[in-house]
Amino acid sequence: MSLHTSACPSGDEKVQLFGLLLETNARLSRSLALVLEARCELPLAWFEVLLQLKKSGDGQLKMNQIAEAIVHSSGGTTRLVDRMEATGLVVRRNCPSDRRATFVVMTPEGDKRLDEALAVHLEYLEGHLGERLDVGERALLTTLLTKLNDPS
Amino acid sequence: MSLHTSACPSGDEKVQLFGLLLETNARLSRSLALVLEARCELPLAWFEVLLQLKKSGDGQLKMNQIAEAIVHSSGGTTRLVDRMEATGLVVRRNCPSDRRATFVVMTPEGDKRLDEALAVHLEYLEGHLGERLDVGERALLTTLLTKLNDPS
DNA sequence: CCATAATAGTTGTAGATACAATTACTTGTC
DNA sequence: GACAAGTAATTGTATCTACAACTATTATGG
Repeated sequence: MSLHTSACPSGDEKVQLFGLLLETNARLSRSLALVLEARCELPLAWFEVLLQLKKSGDGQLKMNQIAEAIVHSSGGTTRLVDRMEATGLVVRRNCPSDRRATFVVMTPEGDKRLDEALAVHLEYLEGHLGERLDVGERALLTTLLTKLNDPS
Repeated sequence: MSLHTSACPSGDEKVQLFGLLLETNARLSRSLALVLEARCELPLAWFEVLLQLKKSGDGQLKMNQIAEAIVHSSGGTTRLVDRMEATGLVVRRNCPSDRRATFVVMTPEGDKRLDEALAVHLEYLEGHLGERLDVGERALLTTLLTKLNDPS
């Protein structure tokens, strides 16, 4: 059996796994995006940015740090932050030590919207992660994904 | 410590896991897309379609089956298949039993291109999956992702 | 049967992202 | 200090995707 499946590349175990990862991610992020958009009028990408800012401790990150964290291109991040700034969720601030760099800072409004969105997100995760995987399985998944994501 | 982190929603274990899934997927699919584009001139989405057709046994699927499998919208799939048909990798065929439906069928050229791409894909996976996770870990990850992806 | 609802696919329109080129600034080296 | 190389961010252009509206066909209910 293992000899037979390895003869057909499209049935290869790694190919299947990769496809599964793609599919899982697409379904989950799509349904979360719908929920978030419907209940908080917040695009998923905006939520990701706000979350990164929150996690950063002092609530500010440079453009390139955001781009890296949410895996967007540099130019894409510029436009994304443009829109968020126009809506008042973040503001740009000059970096005193490096005049090429710009800080993105969360506004009180952004913080408020993040809190609302987090409540919705947690509820969503309870239904979609909590029901399907128990604590041990989630920890295991975290370990495996970390390994997969780690170096380059 | 656990009391403290649970007090901050953005540090919640499930939130972290979800973020990790998003990030892992984005990084992997992005780097694969680059490799596939560079070495096969084949967009990742085209590769996914061809792979689904291959896996389907008789090499043909209806539009809505493709849309479901690769998690695209109906309209998006129409345009995607348009481009692939224009390049000669697939053709549309009428469904005899339901005149609303259309079959998408892989051409010999499409089959050839898929084989080339699969070789590149396997090599990529060897480097990015094989090196980071052993067989047992991959099997485990498959199980967990399947649970996560399963129902709705 | 006819009317209504449901399904498959396509198309119009708008929004978002990537890539490459550009500007501005910083760092390293001679 | 000056020039080359590297880095941070922005902008132009093209492409791709989604959403909603539409056509065509099939299924259902009276």
